[in-house]
Amino acid sequence: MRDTGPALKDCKDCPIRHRSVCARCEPDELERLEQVKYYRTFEPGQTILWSGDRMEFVASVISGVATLSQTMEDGRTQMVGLLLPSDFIGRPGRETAPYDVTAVSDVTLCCFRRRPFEELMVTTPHVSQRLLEMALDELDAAREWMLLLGRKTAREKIASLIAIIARRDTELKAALMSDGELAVDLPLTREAMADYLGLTLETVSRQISTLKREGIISLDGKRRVVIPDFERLMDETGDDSDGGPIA
Amino acid sequence: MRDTGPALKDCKDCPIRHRSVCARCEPDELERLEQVKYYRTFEPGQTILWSGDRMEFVASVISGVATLSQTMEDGRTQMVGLLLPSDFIGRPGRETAPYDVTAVSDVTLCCFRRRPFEELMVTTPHVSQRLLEMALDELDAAREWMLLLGRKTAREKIASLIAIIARRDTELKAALMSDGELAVDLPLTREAMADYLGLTLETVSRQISTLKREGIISLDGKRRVVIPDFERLMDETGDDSDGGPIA
DNA sequence: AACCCGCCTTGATCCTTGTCAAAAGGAGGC
DNA sequence: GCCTCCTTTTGACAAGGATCAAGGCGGGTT
Repeated sequence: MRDTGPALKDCKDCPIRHRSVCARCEPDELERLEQVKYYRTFEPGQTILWSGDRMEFVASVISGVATLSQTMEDGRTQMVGLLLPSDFIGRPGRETAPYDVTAVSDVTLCCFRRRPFEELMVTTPHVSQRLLEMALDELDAAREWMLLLGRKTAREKIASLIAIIARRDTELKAALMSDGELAVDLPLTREAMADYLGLTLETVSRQISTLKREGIISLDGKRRVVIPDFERLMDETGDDSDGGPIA
Repeated sequence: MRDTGPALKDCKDCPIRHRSVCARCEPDELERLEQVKYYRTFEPGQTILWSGDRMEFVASVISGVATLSQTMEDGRTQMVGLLLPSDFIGRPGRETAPYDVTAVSDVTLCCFRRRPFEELMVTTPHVSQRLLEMALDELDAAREWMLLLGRKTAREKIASLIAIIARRDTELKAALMSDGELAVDLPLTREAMADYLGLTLETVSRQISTLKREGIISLDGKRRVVIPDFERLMDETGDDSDGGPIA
């Protein structure tokens, strides 16, 4: 077990306080949550939950990136969720995990023991309200993802993934570089990207190379992508041009 | 406008009373809902909502089948939701529809004017509780669907679709025929199946023909599928064998 | 520095599925 | 009954992505 890093005891100082399940909580509700919470950390590659495991807790991602994925008997795997800070893990009322949850980077979770959390939900309407919002947002994201998986070309898939991460990134920290250039860290390996996109890792690699060759992106190391012209990248995603600005 | 069919005025007689958003409602909550509800019917092929439309109502599907779908600029379309009786349309707090909603068969909706429904949600916890459950169920379904879209072969996709519909069908009415044979009505055209599965309609047709040729299914007309051995169909879906029984 | 291991890139080839085209089956209207 | 329109089936061919197979790069260790 690692150090949990900077002291994270107090919900008031929590970096995801205003975006997580507890975002709508009143001070007294927060206090009750605080009594059943504890922190856990995971290293890159470590499995947080195996599909079928009994779930002892639900949790919020505080920092790092984790994935939700499904694996078929013959080993084909599909990522079905990408968990970033403030995202929620687990479903109240569910005994066993339906998917594998894996840490991609160093991950810190704010865990709540499941039983107390469930009981608490009945009396703290602001938690279930926020959970409903988050579930509906995730459902929208899942439906976008379905369009990507079912109908987009490999090239469009890659462009979409980079755009999605760029957008999620800029929502928090401004990742803007000088003169409107945008730099994004891909938190995923080529293989994880392939699992996200329903492709093979070779195809991912080839498409990234092609986009690079055409000057739509450039690479700074293997994982850092520089986007000179975001509009131009968007043109390659297959999405409507009015798909919302980056900032 | 058509006749709404048999009198559906009273929530107590509603065929989806125990599965829809209002499933958990107490008599007094039901009464308040009843005051803002009205019925609407749609014919096969008719559009219930266009993506981008202002949404005046949210609704429960009472009877019939509708689809949620997304279309790209060049016409590629992906179905992202299949709405059966008791399913909910709309999202509280959302102004405009994010997807096209289309009636596949004759559809009857129980609509609630959006504003009153939203206000009502604050005071009727059993509605938002149920909505959360339903959203989380849909999210699970969406994630299964993502595995299908991203990783399954055309053959597995077809077998999965038939299995899904068979399972959903048998949940309500027993569609069992003599000696354990199972007969299912596919409520979708080949094109709609293709949009569901991320395939072309030609591939759908070919795979159905192949499954028929191999005796895994047989057709009774174009739309009715007879499944002599459900286990054998399941073997073709690529899912774990312990994926739950049909009944 | 040399080595190793994991991750990534690139090439050659194959195969599944998409595309284009034509014709067959079915339902409804005249 | 026959015609028309729509859905479905089937065929021939093309192409996008998968598969199989080498190598290359980079970071960490000894």
